[in-house]
Amino acid sequence: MSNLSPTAKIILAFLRFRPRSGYDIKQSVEISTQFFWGASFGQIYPELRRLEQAGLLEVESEGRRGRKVYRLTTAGERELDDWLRGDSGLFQYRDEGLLRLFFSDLIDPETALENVRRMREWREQAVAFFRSQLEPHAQEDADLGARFPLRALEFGTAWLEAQAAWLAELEAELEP
Amino acid sequence: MSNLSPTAKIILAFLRFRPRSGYDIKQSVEISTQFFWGASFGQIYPELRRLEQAGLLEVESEGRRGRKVYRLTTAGERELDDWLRGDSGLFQYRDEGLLRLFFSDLIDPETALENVRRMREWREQAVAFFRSQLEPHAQEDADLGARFPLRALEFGTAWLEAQAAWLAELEAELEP
DNA sequence: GGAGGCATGTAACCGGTTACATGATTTA
DNA sequence: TAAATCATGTAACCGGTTACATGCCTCC
Repeated sequence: MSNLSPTAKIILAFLRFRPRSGYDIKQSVEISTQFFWGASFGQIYPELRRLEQAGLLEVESEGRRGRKVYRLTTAGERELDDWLRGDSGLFQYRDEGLLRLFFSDLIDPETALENVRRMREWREQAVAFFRSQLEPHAQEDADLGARFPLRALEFGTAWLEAQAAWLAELEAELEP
Repeated sequence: MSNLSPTAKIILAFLRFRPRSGYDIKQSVEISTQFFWGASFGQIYPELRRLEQAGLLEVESEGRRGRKVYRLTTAGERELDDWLRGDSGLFQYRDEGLLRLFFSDLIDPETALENVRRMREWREQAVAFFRSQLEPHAQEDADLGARFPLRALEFGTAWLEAQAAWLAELEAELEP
């Protein structure tokens, strides 16, 4: 039964929409899921070979510059479907700013405030990046009938804004 | 200059409040930072030895059952302070439910809705866990004068609640 | 005396980033 | 023709979890 690696999941899913090369997959990740599900070349290329070996992918065509375009096999589609219908829910969150906040009783109030300010600014910048860089692509998908990428993006902006708002309140509280 | 490993940061910081054994540190992590900064025995014990070797820690006492209680040295305090005043801000977020949401155009609406429902429920359970299991300890810290652990916890509950609320809205939109 | 919690520690493995290596093709 | 971009791939290393091994101490 489907025991796909994290990178395999995103590879199969992106290929389901249309055939892609490893390079294409990396780009797709970067303009969409990077924030909550990344994938580097060091993961993608070996994984593509493994998935091909396992019969879940096949090479559709080999183009110039060594470009290899992969597509799903029937077995690959089945595996993807199993995962999409599954209930595995890996959730990881690591936040160094928050760790510093947690220990801010150990430092002077000004430094603590500075940290909170940086946390808020980082979130505001992320939201701005989402809107300017990611939203156009998500909107394009939506126009083509795939609405969930835009929803996922809205989820991301909504909670980062919620974090930013909370941090702004804390700033006000901490200000001298 | 301070180039502490992720686990070193949390070890030094917890030791700053009071000396602890590796076992103690693990417990402290579990009732407080686990959600955004975990540490397993497999990380803690080797790291304690490395930090001792590097002169940032020293063994305060060896008790029964092989218990070794560590405390910070002056050098350790300095390193901790450097980190607390620094601006490094590692931020990692991985969310398999969100990935499935992103690709939900590939599945039937009922399955997609089921996934959203699970995402919301998971967050509600996490918030309930925070309130019942973590808040008492954070409140205790606050009573002893350390207010930031409670603030960090409130930050966590606030944004998980924001996510849950957003997901509830999406559920309403997706319901047939 | 047995169960359960205390306590340290190691080994195997996994997943990830980064840097490096290589070279083809396009564009200025 | 030089620079930028396309494109694949490997190696080194890091950080993390999990499972395992060991044994003491306390309490019932």
